[in-house]
Amino acid sequence: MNDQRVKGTRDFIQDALLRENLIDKIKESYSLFGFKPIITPSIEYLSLYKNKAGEEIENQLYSFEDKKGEKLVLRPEHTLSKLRAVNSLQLPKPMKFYSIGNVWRYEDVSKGRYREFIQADIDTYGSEDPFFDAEIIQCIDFTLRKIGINDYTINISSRKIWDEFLEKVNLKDKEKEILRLIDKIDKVGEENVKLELERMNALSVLEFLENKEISKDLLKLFEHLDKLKINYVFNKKIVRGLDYYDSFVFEFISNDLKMSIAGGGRYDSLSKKVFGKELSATGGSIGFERVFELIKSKYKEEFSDQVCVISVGEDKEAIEIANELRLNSIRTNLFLSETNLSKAIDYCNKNMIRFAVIVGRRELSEGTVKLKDLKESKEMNIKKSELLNFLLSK
RNA sequence: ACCGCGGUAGGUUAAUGGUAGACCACUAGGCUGUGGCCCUGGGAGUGUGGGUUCGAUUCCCGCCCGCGGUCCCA
Repeated sequence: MNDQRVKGTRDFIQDALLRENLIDKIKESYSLFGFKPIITPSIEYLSLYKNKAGEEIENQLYSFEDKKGEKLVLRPEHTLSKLRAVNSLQLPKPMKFYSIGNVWRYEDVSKGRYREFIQADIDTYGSEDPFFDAEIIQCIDFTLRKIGINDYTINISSRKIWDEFLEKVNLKDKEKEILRLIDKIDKVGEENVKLELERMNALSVLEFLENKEISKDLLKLFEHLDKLKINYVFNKKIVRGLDYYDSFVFEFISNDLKMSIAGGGRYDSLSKKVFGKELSATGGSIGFERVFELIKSKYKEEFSDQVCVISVGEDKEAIEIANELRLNSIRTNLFLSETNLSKAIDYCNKNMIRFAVIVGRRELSEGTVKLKDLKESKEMNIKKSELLNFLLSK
């Protein structure tokens, strides 16, 4: 009864190492582009999000009152926390930060959608130069390739195109609704969307979709992407659900999942709207959970480089050897003589530990220990003094 | 949020309105000299609360969790 997990949360045991490795790789890759870590609180005032998105937003947040009666939320994203933190900084522009951590949303749960999940963002603040927009895309492209994902299409569009168009045809007041429909075209089919648009008296939207003319803000971005040798497609149907984007937007769509695995865009007016201070910003994030699922299906457990020292009646010596290995950063397990040898070796097998070092009288009398390589199914006697260097070289 | 389906040890599953059983895994010993073994034991389960019943894991209802779909998705 008390052993049930909260809806939409998960325990990671078998997958924990793989997740940690993935996070490390993403951080490393973001760092290679000059992004620095920023860590912001997991809890924020509810009003922060209400200012940004209105009263209804509370339904989608994990909100609660603290003991003082203060209305708080578990952060549903990193964007606003980062923006607040960065707003007051006096650092050389542009300021480039990454953040990887848990976020929470009180939403319906289904396959691939959880209430607690990881978001991995990069953002560049304080510059309107489209080069930095291109850099965001380049960095995400680089990172995905680095973690072994390369079967996707980069789709790019701009909210400005739609703003200008809808202004021109007097549909600005229905912008939210229209963009939502555009976003759904590939999912529900053009016919269904057409019916809806007809009802709204907005059929001109479909004609506009056909028109491939590129706006000025995108032209500059595309030039940079070409220089960086990034492949992309211009796709007006990409609008992103978020209303805070106000310029270019992008999505990386996985070719086999047919789903978005990364996305982002420019949001120059958000800071002014929420904090009353001008700060241009552009950013993107990798959908960690989807990427994780993609990686996981390819992943096979292999022998780790761990070592297991097994004593056969020579505990004192075995302890010394194990400690020496640990001091040299070799990950080492230790079994003393109470565990019989075949069980200790079985343990190594089941835990994919590659090397077993058997410390017994026979070997010690010759100044050696026995080294078993469980992966290669080989064993050899090796001088105690050479053991460390041998293992370090593996 | 709504509709549909489901839930038996850690995992896979069997059975029944009347004693919940198996395999894998775990654990102890056999076992102080060698591999995904072997032998003998052991712990551990009907998601949860209520109802019907002499008796419910089985039938009924609420809730929880999961899966699929619709809505939504910063």
